[in-house]
Formats: sequence, structure tokens, C-alpha cells
Amino acid sequence: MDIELMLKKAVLNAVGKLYEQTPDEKLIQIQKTRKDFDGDFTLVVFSLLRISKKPPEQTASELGEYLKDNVEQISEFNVIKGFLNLSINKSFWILYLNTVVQDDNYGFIKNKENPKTILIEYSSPNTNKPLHLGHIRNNLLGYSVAKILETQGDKVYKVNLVNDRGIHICKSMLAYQKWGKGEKPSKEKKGDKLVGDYYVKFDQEYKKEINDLVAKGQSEENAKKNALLILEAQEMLRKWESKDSEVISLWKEMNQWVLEGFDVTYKNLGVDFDKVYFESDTYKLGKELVLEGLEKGVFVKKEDGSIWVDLTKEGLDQKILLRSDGTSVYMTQDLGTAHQRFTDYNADEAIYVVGNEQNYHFQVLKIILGKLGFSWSEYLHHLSYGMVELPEGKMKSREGTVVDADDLLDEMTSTAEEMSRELGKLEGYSDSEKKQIIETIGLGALKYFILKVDPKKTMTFDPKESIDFNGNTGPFIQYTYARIQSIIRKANDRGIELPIEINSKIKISNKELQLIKLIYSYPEVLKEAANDYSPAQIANYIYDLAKEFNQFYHDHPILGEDDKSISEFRLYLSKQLGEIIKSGMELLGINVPDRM
RNA sequence: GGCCCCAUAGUUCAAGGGAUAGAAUAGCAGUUUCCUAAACUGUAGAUCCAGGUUCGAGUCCUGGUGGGGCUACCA
Repeated sequence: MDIELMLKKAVLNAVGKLYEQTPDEKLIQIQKTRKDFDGDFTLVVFSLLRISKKPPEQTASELGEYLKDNVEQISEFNVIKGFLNLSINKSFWILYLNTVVQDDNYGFIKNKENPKTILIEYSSPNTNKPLHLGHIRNNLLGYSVAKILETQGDKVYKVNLVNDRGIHICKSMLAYQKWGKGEKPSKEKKGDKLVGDYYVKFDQEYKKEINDLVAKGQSEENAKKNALLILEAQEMLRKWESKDSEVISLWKEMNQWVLEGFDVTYKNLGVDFDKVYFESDTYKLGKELVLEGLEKGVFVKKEDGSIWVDLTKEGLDQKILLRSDGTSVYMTQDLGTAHQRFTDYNADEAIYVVGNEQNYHFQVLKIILGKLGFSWSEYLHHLSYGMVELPEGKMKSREGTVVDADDLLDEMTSTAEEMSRELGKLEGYSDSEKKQIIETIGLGALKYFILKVDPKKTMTFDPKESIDFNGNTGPFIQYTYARIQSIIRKANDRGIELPIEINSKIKISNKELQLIKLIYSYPEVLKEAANDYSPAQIANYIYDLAKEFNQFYHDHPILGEDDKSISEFRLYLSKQLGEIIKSGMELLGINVPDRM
């Protein structure tokens, strides 16, 4: 029952009858009527003037008359300038609500005929330092987009590619070897934090050495290359590649610490993966693809033996694919893993959740795969999200200006606790219940704060001003849900049983109508969010829904309403709004509490 | 230097080429004998600049200004 499609056809028909010319379907623009005007759907007639050959107002009026007379669901119309506002029978909307109530997963596509297999890679951390706010955005986005895509009936696999090898890993290993004195992870300092500290330590010592060398007369450039520390780190990488047992065992131990640390963060964040790949297993993949490409003449070999792709025709640069010593670079391994993934899962589409600083990399990756003749390169999508910035600019690990993921999570929980206590909300709850509610609220505030922003956009986070709990926030929505559940509990206590169907003849207010129309939009919102890979669209929709509900709640008694049919209708409406809030929040990875 | 992205109330975010640019927060002024006041109501406040395309531009095009990113035989 798609009313918009029906209206479109009716308009097409009406234009044909009135002006004896059938317009291109694209000229029919039907949109939802804006709040401040009367009506449910609006036809913009400007594009039809060429056919009607009459002024906008007249065209709109003529069409309005015709539609009102010929379309059963249209009860009224009004014309403002070139906008024809159509009102749909209220009973239609009530009947619509009836069908929604009976649908368990309202808005989701079920039993899709040819479901796609979609891979989504997110998180992809380096094992040399703990996760920070930027990673949080990545993780929340990846997890949420996966859920959103599933609503469209497709099969989605979440994968993580752990970046566990390379010079940056050797830096923290070397620093640990030199200054670690056998320190082990503890309750006070979990593994990723410990390893991260040595990564910072390396950088400090390295900088000192560079300064010393510069003081002795070397150029800064040379000093960077000649510093003993970096030479030692490079030597360590060579040992790692040649599987030196001592280096490998230290590497394994330290990586394990970090991964265990990450697991705690992931668990607290509530994200997970269907499969975890390690770059140490996959970094050699892709070499063959490059050699194949060389044979086909897609790539070129330079005198020193390094292999390149020339993208100057595409308006880009030359890009190295294999070093002169035959080892792989980032691009090489990404070519390999892309290929492996598409074959492993027989995937139709692959999404990479990676920051926009890598736009160039993914642009190149896609072009190269295309040049190699893989038709699926077209279905490789870089979900490029904006950086999270502090008021003073970008976060920098080495300058200690990062917002640590674990610290932030803890802070959110304690703020939630403080606020709950101040508001006197926690009285009468058991300790475990309190803990659960507080965590749900704190985490909800953080997740919503991040996901409500369009993924593509750079966002600002001010650590000094803690994340809000009032207004357009996660807790506001959670509170609305808890309110609804409270009403439902009370209804149950009073033994109120809902009829199977809502009486479609009752009178409903504008606010109630507005709420039903919002419910009607949900499937469309999900579709758009999936198309755009944008949890923000769901977040903003749910906020709107919650806000409208609170207004409705304020001046419409639900259980206190004397007219039984109306009371039942409002209860139905509230219940359904609760369901959608829950459903939408779940898609954002946010839990909703029954009370708070 | 070259390439890419961004610019909306004091601040953080919205706005499928459509009507009077929405919220939140901070500010000011209000609402609890009534289903949870983490709520609701009122008030004030914004499209970086200059051109262009269009019936219609925050949105599209050109130029400028300001900010960010990429341009590694790092990942």
C-alpha cells in the first residue's frame, strides 16, 4: 500500500485527462507537505506548466479538483502558489496504523528475492596503541551501517583487518625491549595502554636523538635517517620478516596484550565482527596480482626493479606497487585482501569504513582493480568518514591530545550516574539494575552524539564540555521510550486489553495524525539510510519522533482519556512509537531502558 | 605547486533544486494537586564574499577568501 506511488499515478492520469498530454513521470514531484501547511502530500506543479499552458495557481486548482473527485483517499486540497496540497482521509491513516501494529519487524524488508552479500570492513586498528575517539566513530559507524543494511534484506558480514605488522609495531617493541624492564599488563594498565606507552617512549627518544644529531651539525633530514633508534627498528622489521625467533616471540606476546585490551574496549562499545583478518597473514597477498598486471602491461617496472602504476591519464600520480627489494606496500596488500575477500564470500559488494584521509588511496585502489580486469571493483565502496577534531584541531597521539576510548566510556558512565543521582532517579532500584541503567544511558549519550552527525562531515568534540543529556541526545530518546513503557505497564496493571483493531472512525488530532505520518515514513528512512550508509538519518528521524511524542504526551491524556476508543487508539499509537524508537536505536547500536 | 573535501544562529548539528532555512544548547521569561519536569511552552538569534544558471539556490556552475586532508619504496 504505497500511497505516494498511487498519487503519482493519479496525477499522471489527471494531467492526461485535463491537458491531453501525458507527461514524463519525472515531472511529477510529490513530497510530504511541510508542517506549517494543511495537507499530507504536495504536488509541485511548476514542472507541469509547459503542459497545462496555464498559470501555476490555475493548474494546481484544476488538478486538485480533478483529483478530489476521482481519488477516493483524497478528502481535501488547497493551493498556495504553485504547490497543490492534498489531504488524505483520516481513516486511511488509522487503517494504516492497524497494519503497522500487526507487523513484527515494521520497516524491514523480509524474504528479499535476491539478497546481496555485503562485506563491511571497519575498525582496522594498529596494534601499537590504544583506541581513541576517532576509532570510536569508525566502530560505531561500521557496526550501525551493517545493521542498517540488513534491514534491506541483504546478508551482511562484518570483518576487521588488524594491522599487526610493520615498522610502527617494531617501534613499540624496540622501546619495550630497551626500557620495559619486563613490565606486564595489569588491572591498572591493560595491554593496549602498556604497548601504547612504549610507542610514545620510542618517539620521545627518537626525537632526542635527532636533536642531538642536528646539534652536531647534521641536517634534520639526515638525522632522521641516521638515528640509531630508527635503524634498529628497521633491523627489527627485517628480522621479523625473516622470522627471527626472538623477535617473533616478543611480537606475539605484545600483540596478544594489545588484542586483549581491544577486546575489552570492543565489548564495552558493544561492537563485534564475523571475521577478523590479520595483516601478518595477508600482507603478502597481492604480490601475484601485481606481477600478473606487469605481464599484462598494466604496470611498469623501473630500472631499480620497483613496480609502478601510471595514473597520470586519470589525472593522478604514479603509484608504487612493489618495492625494489620485492616487498609489498600498503596498496599491494590491499589489492590482495580485496581480491581474497570477494572470492572468499562470493560477495556482491564490499564497504570499507575508513577515514577520509585515505580518499586518495581508495580512489587508486579501485582504479587499479578495474585495470586488472575485475568487474567487481565497481562494487567496492569507501565509506569515507570525517575526522573527529578537538576545538584546537586534530588529535595527535604523540602530543598526548588524544581522547582515549576507554577513558571516555568511563567518563560517560560516571556522568550518567551523577545526573541520575541528582535527579533522584535511582531510588528504589537494585544495584545491578542501577548499574545497567547508568551504562545504557552513558553509552547511549556517546553513541548518539557521534552517530547523529552525517558520517561524511568532520565533527568537533570538546572534552571540556561533557556530552549533553538533554535536548537532541540519546538520553532524551531513551527517556521517551521509558515513558512509553511506563504507560504500558500501567495499562497492564489496570487490566486494559487492547482490541484487535483500532476503530477507524474516531476523531484524531493534528498531532496524532502527524505521529502516524512519521510512522509511515520509517521504511523510507531505513531505505535512504541504507542507500547513503548514513546512521545519522535514522538518528535524526528518531529524535523527531521522540520530540513529537513528548508534545503529544504533554496535552493528550492516554490512560486518563474518557472515551474508550480514543484511549485505546492513543495506547496503540504510543506502543507503536515505542517499538520504532527501540528498533531505530538498535540500528544505531543503542539500547533503550524500560525505566530510567 | 598539484589534487580532493568543508564553510549555516555565540556553540554543536539539520535542511532529497521548492513554500516563511529547522533543532538543540547557552541567554531571557514561564509550566508540576494530572500517565516519569532527563519533559513541555514562549522569546531572541544564522546561509563566508562576488558573479552566473533557474519560475525558484544554503543546495548547481565560475572566481575569490578562510579551514582541513592527500600528494612516502609508512600502514
